[in-house]
Amino acid sequence: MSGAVIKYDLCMGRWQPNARGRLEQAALELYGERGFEQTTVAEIAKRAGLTERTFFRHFADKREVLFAGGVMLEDLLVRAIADAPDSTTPIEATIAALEGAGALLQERRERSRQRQAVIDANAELRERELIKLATLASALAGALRRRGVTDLAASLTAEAGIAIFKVAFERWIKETNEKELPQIIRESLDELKAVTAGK
Amino acid sequence: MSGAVIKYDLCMGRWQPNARGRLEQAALELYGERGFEQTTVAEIAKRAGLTERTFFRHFADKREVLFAGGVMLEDLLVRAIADAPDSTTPIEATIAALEGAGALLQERRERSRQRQAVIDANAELRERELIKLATLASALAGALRRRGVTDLAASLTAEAGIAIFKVAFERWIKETNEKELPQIIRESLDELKAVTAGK
DNA sequence: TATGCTGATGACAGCAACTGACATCAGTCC
DNA sequence: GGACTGATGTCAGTTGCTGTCATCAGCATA
Repeated sequence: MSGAVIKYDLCMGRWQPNARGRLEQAALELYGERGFEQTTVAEIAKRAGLTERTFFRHFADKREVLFAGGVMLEDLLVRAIADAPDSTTPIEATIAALEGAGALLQERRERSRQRQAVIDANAELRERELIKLATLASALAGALRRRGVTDLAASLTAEAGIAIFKVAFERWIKETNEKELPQIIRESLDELKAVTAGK
Repeated sequence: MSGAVIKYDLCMGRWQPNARGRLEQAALELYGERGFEQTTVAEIAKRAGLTERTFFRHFADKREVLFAGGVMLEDLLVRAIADAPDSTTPIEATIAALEGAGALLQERRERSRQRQAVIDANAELRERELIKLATLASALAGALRRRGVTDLAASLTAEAGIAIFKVAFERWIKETNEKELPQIIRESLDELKAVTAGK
């Protein structure tokens, strides 16, 4: 489990490659082993064979190391919405994009569980997760506006989409059966439709 | 305003009353004057005539001083949902509760604007605001479940309600005309209904 | 080959957020 | 009057985070 401190290897350049990835790995391990607050940045850096100062060159703060990967997801969603056929309704384009992202996550179910367990165990990490989701909602709304959707409708559709994703993701993580994330997302949309229709 | 440090007054007990309120006031002023990050806790405490250590006895961290009042709002909303007639649908009970809260905020429009300007100017404060809203959503979902609403429907209704509130509040803060918050909330619900219906 | 630039890292000092431990002392209860 | 309580002060310490300067492999270019 890579508790070992990595040292220079004279054969390959001045430094070990992928410093950023090593920091991410070390942080996820340590946060999982002893908790977020009980882990110091110095310890993460040491396990990655680097110094504390270098950690903060790669990540803005101690939390960000768990969320830096989210940029890819945002790109994916925005592109999916942009590429949807013109005839697609805003809510349908949004949900289709989320189903696509859900399919990706479906392939890394165990890692998602591990990461989410770390996040759920700490209030500061939950805060960071929420702002990432809010940023995502903003990006989705922007993508919708670029399709000609009005401001209000774009914001509400994006927020509703994120709400659906949150609820669906939580159920997916919690459930023991093997229902797949994209399917849960679709079911959640149907439920939201029923609920807003006044039921 | 009130840059003066408050001193003991031999006529009235050992300490000035309402230490907590003085800290809240001093913090809002300083955050507004020079920004959240540029304000130290020691400065807030000094303006309130107290010490840094005492600040942390009243508030868990430097941000919480802006959000401690939110507990009242949560109580109000939960009670409103609990007290709604049995025949009221979940979404209607939720929106009615939010309209009630909106009416309260309507009376302090300027203070709301001031507070929101401080929050919007800082990412850490936005994080804290989001987790407060998420907590509120949880509380709403709980209140709905106690009315016999199923888990999934309760979560989605609560999340949708909060999404509506976020969007409506933002428009209310931003707009120069005098449209009232409860009305904007109602309009936003109608828009969400249109959007989820597939439009 | 020499020279200089760049980019990732280390080393170190320092600030400010937050915590734990103990002291102080007005008011209150018995 | 003596014990107790509760809000506050004081002080030392940990840790997240930043600024600054030094180091040095690799690369380009003369």
